[in-house]
Amino acid sequence: MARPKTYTRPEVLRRAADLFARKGYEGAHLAELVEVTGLNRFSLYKEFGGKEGLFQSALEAYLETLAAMDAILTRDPPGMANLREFYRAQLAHEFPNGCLAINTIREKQVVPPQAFAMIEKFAASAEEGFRRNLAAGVKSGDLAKGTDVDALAKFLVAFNMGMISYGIVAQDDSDRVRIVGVIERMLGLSAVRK
Amino acid sequence: MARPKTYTRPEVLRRAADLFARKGYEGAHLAELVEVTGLNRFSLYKEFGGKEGLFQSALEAYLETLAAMDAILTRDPPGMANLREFYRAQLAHEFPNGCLAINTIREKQVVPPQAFAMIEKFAASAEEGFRRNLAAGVKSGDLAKGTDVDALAKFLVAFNMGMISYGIVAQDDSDRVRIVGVIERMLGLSAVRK
DNA sequence: GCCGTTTCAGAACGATGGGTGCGAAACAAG
DNA sequence: CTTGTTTCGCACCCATCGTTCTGAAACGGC
Repeated sequence: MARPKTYTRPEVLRRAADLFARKGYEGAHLAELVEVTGLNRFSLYKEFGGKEGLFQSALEAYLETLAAMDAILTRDPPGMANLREFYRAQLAHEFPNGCLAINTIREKQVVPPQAFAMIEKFAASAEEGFRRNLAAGVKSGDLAKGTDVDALAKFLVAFNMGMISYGIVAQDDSDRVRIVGVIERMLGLSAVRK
Repeated sequence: MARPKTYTRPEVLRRAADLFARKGYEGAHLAELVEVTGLNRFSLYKEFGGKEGLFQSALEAYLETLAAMDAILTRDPPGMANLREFYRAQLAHEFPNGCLAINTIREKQVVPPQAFAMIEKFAASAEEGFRRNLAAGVKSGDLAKGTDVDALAKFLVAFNMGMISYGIVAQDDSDRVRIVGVIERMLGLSAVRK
C-alpha cells in the first residue's frame, strides 16, 4: 500500500558501521553515508533521526556481530578451552578496516556519550568473560596457582584492542595468526584439549 | 624590531597534539585549535600553512617525545634489560588522552597520507627495536631457544597499542601497572638484572 | 484505473567549517 | 618620539556540514 523501500535495515547498518569505522564519527559525512548505505536523506532521518541516531544504531548492530565471539567466553563449563575457541573465532573474524568498537573508545570526546557507555559496558563484560575462564583455568591446574587472574583478564582485553589496531599497519594477514600464536603459547592453550 | 609573539612553537605543538589526540583530525576544529594553542589564525597560517601543516608538525613533535622511549630499545648491548627499561619508561609516561600516534593509525583514511607514513615508519622501527633485543635475549638464554622472535616483536607492538587504548576505559591508573606486570612476568623480566 | 500512502531524488536551508584580508597594537632601532 | 616591521584581533569569504522541505514516483487496496 505504499512505495517499497530500496534498502534493508540490517544492510544499511552494516554499511554505515563500516564507513564510521573507516572515517570516524565526524569524518563520515552525511553525503557519504547516503551514498554508501543506499537510503536517501529523507529515509535516513525518518528511520534513525539523524547522524547521531544512525551512529548509535550502527554501533549497536556492530556489537551484535561481536556478541557471538563474546558468547564463547560465557559457555559452560568455564575454562581454558573457551579461550582457545575464542581466539579461533577471533582469527576467523575479519577486521578489514579496524573495529568500530575500539575506534569509539578512542573517539570518546567526539561520539555521543551513550555510545561510549555502550562500549564501556561491552569491554567490561568481555573482561569479566576472560576472568571467569582464567579463574577456572587456575582451579583446573591449566594455569599456575598464584596467577593474578584479574590482571591477566585486563591484559587480554588490552591485547585484543592492540591486535586489531595492529592489523591496520600490518603488511601481512598472517601477522595476526602469528601474534595470536604468542598468546596461545603464553596461556598454554596448545596443550588444552578441546 | 617587531611585535613579539605571544606563543612559543614547542608549546603550540604540544597543545595542538593534545587536542588532535582528544578529538581526532576532523574533530579538532580550527576555532578550538586557535583557542587551545594561543596563537591566532593569522600566525597559524604563517607558521604552519594551515590545519594540515599544523597536524603534521604536531605529530612530528609528538613522535619526538616518544623517541626517548624508542631510543631505549636501541641501546647497547641489546638484551632483555633494555625491554625492562622500556616498560619502566612506558609506565612513567602518561597517556591521559590516548596516544596521537595510535589514533593516527586508526584515522588512516582521514589524515594526510604523509602523516600515516610517518607513523608506519615509527611503528616499524619500534618493532625492529623489540626484535633486536629479543634476539639478544634468546642468544643469552634469557628466552627459550626456539622462541619466534619475529612474532614476539609484533606481539609486543600490538600489545603496546592495546595497553594505551585500554587506558582510556580503565577505571584505575594502577591497571596499567598490573597489565605491564603480566608482560614482565611473561618475558621473565623480573629475573633480568639491570 | 484511481486513490491514499510511503519512499525517493534533489534542491534549499541555516550554521559552521577552514581559509583570508585588514586596520590596530606592540615592539626595536634611530 | 617617530618609523618600520611583525603580530594580533576580528570581521569577512566561500565551501560544505547536517538538516529540512518539496514534488514526483512507486506501490497496495478498492
